[in-house]
Amino acid sequence: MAQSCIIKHFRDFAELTRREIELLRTLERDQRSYAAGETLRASGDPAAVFFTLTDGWACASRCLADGERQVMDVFLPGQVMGLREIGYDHALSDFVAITDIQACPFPKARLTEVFDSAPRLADLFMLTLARDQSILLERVVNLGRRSAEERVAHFLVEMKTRVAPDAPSFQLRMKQGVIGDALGLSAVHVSRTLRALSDRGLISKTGKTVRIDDLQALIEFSDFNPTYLQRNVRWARQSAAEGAEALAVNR
Amino acid sequence: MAQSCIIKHFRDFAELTRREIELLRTLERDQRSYAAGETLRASGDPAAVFFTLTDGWACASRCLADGERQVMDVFLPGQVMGLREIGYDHALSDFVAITDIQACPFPKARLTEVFDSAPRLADLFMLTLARDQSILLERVVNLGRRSAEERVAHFLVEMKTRVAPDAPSFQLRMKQGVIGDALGLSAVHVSRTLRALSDRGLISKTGKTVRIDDLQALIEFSDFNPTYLQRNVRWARQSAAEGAEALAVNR
DNA sequence: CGTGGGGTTGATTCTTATCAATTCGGGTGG
DNA sequence: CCACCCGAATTGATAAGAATCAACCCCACG
Repeated sequence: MAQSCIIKHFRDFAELTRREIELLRTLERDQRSYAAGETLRASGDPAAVFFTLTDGWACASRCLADGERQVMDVFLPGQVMGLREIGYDHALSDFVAITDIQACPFPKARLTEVFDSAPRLADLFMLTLARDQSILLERVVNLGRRSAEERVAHFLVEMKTRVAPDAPSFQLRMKQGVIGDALGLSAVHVSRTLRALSDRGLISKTGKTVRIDDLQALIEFSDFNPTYLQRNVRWARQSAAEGAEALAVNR
Repeated sequence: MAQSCIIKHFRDFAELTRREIELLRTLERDQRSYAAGETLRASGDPAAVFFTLTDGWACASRCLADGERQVMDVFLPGQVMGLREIGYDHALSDFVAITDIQACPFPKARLTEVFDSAPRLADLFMLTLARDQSILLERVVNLGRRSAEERVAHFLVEMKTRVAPDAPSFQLRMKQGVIGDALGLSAVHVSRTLRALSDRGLISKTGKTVRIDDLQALIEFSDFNPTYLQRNVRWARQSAAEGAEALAVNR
């Protein structure tokens, strides 16, 4: 099941033909384990491979000269890590395992092969790139113009939506220091802010599981716009392919 | 000359064949003028078109409930605005003219046609998307983990690199309020910070033209990594096309 | 039982926002 | 050519928000 991760993720964008599924599978052949905290690839390293994340949480981050760290992305299973470096020879960010993870490195060249055999998959990768960018965009707004409390609230709603869209609570599998690095806050202040949110009755927290007590209020408070995470994002060009390759597979 | 804008931009990524150039030209047919401050398209509007910017500066921004504004991108001539919304029906951000501009709206469908007639252009668009994402990434680091002075310094180096890579000074064609909105600072503090930088002897400023007095120091101070803006970013797949379509055009 | 890492809490400091007043500069009309 | 006007930039004073420093708690683990 871990093997089908990326496929499940891509189905958010379009139905896949049997052939496309086969091709995507080839990206997940070489599965490896990394321990929490381990760096898969550091910024500046040759960027010759991408990674498919099949289990656990990871992130993209950058360390600054003064030792500060900024987390740019939190990756969940099914996401491809490194796509944005497709045009660069060297990595622009570190990839670090947040929890223990399983990830599958695959060479850039393999992606090229895949694109050549199934051009529509190139479109789908483009869509994921666009979606990742939209998430990043939201992060920019978050960092630039929201208070600590709004930031944390927004982050919680985003994570809840991505991890457990239909459940009232979810596991936030990361240390508060990492949350701080993602939100541009100190670990201490993240702690305070979480408490403030729970004092307001918006969330409650036991260990790593966070319960959203009042989702609507949290959404309004953090000015969260659900659009940018919407699933089944689509694009005209898929229709062309749908006609041709008969074998559309349903979920 | 304004007509060749997007083409000049794409040549950063690869040589173009005559046919590809023709196709790109079709994206710049419908040129229009917008006055400084005008909104080309507001967030939430149907995202049925992209825009090619042929003259002047524009930006992507979002207004928050409390009236604050965050600028996510500054667009220069040659850039395509809206690519990241390719998978969405509605715009995620406002497009606003910073100066008086010339821009060419073109329907999403046209892009699809272009991709169908010249698949390699799809790859190039993917590359620009990846590059835009890298710029955005840098913005995240900027907002999350740098002081006001570092942010402004970083912004100045980025703009100088994009606008006038080889000259010592350049025109910063935007109000300080807009700079603040891009950097998550108040307009007042931008003013103070610019003064601080010039007190340090790193820059000097007369009207809208900024002179970088000590580029190296500014780069170090702001922890600027030139890689992410590198030109001639390339990707394996272009080589395939180079062989086939004989007519590569040189600059 | 100790040990150590993460989380919490309090006190203080620093950075940046906000508010308010003043200056600057470019464009307009007399 | 000058007086005026307006928006933008600057400067100062004050306040709010978050970082930092330091102590302590909690709990999982040996």
